[in-house]
Amino acid sequence: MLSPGARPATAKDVAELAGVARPTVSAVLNGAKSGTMVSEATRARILAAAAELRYRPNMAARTMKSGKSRQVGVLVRNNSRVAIHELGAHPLAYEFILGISEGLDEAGYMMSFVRLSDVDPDLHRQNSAFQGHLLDGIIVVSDVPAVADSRLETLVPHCVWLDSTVWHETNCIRRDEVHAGRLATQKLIELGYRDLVCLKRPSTMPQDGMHPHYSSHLRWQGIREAADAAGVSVEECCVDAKTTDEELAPIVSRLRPGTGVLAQEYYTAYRLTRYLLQVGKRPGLDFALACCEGSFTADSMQWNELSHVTFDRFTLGRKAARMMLQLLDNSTDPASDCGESACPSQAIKGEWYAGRTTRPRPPEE
Amino acid sequence: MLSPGARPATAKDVAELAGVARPTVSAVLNGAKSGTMVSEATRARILAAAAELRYRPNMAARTMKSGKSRQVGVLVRNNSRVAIHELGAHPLAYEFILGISEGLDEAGYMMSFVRLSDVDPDLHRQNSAFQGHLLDGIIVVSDVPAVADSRLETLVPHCVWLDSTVWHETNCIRRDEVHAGRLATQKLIELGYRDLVCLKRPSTMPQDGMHPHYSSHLRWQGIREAADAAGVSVEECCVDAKTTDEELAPIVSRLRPGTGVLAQEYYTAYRLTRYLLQVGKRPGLDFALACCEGSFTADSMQWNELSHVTFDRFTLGRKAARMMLQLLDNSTDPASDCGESACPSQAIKGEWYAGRTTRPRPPEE
DNA sequence: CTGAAAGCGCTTACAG
DNA sequence: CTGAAAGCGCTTACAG
Repeated sequence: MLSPGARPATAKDVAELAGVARPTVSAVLNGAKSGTMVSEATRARILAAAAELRYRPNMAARTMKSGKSRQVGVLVRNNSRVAIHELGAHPLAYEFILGISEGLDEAGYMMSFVRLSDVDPDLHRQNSAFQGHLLDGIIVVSDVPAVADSRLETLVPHCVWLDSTVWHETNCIRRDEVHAGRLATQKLIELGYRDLVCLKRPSTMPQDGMHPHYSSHLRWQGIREAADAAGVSVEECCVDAKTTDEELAPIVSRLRPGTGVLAQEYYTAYRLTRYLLQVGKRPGLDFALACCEGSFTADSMQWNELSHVTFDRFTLGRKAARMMLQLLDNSTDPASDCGESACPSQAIKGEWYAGRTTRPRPPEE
Repeated sequence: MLSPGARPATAKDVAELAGVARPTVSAVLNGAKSGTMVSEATRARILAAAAELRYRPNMAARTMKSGKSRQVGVLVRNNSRVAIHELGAHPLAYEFILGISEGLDEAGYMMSFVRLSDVDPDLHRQNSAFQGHLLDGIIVVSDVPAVADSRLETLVPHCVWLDSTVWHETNCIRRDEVHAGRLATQKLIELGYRDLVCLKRPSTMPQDGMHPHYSSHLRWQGIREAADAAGVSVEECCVDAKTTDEELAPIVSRLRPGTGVLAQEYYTAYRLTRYLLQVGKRPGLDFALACCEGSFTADSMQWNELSHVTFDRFTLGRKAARMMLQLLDNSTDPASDCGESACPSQAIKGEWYAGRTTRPRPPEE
């Protein structure tokens, strides 16, 4: 609670205490270069008054005047809890969000969290964020229902897509998934593995009006490219979160010390490992295991033994924030004001993290 | 981009199109009960005009008028990446946040994300959210540097603490950690385990001006209570994320089928399990393993075999949101307006999730 | 039932 | 160098 009866101080209060007019306060507090227009003495008096009254300018008023809220939204799928689990979009999104937050923070922007319901993707009705002209821009994280994409641009001045199936020439940032698949495969091959097994999700079918997720397809493409280039074939197995122990048994029993397993998704590697715990088979010793993805959370906290291609989602989030900031700058710039602001899209390459699940292939016995 | 040259429609535009005065538009659009004051015909004309112009009221103006932004902040520690890993506060916070978001959404509130730097916990300077009088309230998630606690209440009208070391009579929500420790221990004892090992963090020391985390202490208290009540002793072992395989080896080799292991923290159980993978020892078969915590993310996505006490952070987040909404309602209510609004604090009990790592104790051989 | 007026706090020209 | 005025878009009394 604020101290009783304490109405927050306004610019008017500051002006009166300092014995000047309101606009002078504005001039001083809004970074007018010192030395111009306002005398040093007045300047000092105003600063002192503002400090004494703990003056904080009212953002709402400022927003109304300028038409800019200095607030950017982050749009994530409405995490009805079922969807979270099934799509695995969950803790990973947070990595992006933290990066975005940091990027925006540095420029003095606030970040609002906007959820989009799968059930009723009517942005207009659903969310006060869109109703209020309150967002200078929005960053779409991962996938939202396809319906939303088209509408978004009519509701908010600027959009950036991060890690989304939406892929335009401009304003998009995503991981380079083909490269990820290729990289993981090359590493296994370099280590001497020529018996490759790829664990992929069962063919992704569009759900709930979502685009099918692109990553699986692209990773597989990269895997194929690398394998073909080395003249190695890859066996495909379907594994996802719902795969039962019984279904895993034949796959696991087929693994030998010369086998290199490529898990396309992180949770696939997890699913496999949980089963390994039951049967006492050791990744890295009894076979090699490489994964095409992995967030830094998982790396450090949970499973830093797993060899994988790592994408720094935090950094990706920061890049998205910087892209948004640039769009906002451009549109302020009177030169290019005619709604034409855009940044070229970026595909970010992952890096190889050599854990303990990929040792050089042991010699044949 | 909005359609070229399209300035968003204002209430004035709507009034002109409908042929009425501005205030009439306000009256109709702000839920004045139909039938009163404004004729049905006028009413219909205004609604039609608003729809045609895609009118969305300007939140900034509304905020300025009312002094209420209908925006609530969520304060999380500034996740400098090192801190994330070490404290493990990371993906779990997101669960809370999602719950908070849902709770606020239902009442038409927006949620802003506010990060607090460990390095410079000067809320005032640091964050535009605090500068702008833009937040009707703030929900502090988990722990923030102690310095911040005291200042917070001078910067924002209402605070709620969620899962924090801050614990007042009012406006706090946290897990009942004593109960969690007791519950996990009771379950192991019920299953016949009387050789108990507790894996706890090395004695928590305050870092970076943080309060020492309360959960470890309280869980241990609950464990002791349950063990004492059953006349069983508990051996303590220190394990955290940094514990090496060499340090784990003696602990693990001591485990027998009659041993019940209590992991106080989730990542402790993980750390242990990663080592088990290397040596082929199976939790649930070669010994019993129970954990005092576990979020639903982890449960469903990653390791649903682990027996543990589960706290639904999503629901806790919703409760925090509801508490905040109630504070806001109270302070609108003219009757109790004098800054006195408060809700009684709540300690939420977790539930037992019986996974596959706690089977009935096998008979002695 | 409807309209003219004042004001929320700020900033941006424009006069002195 | 400083002050009086107008206006951002909305709402809330208060007259008609």
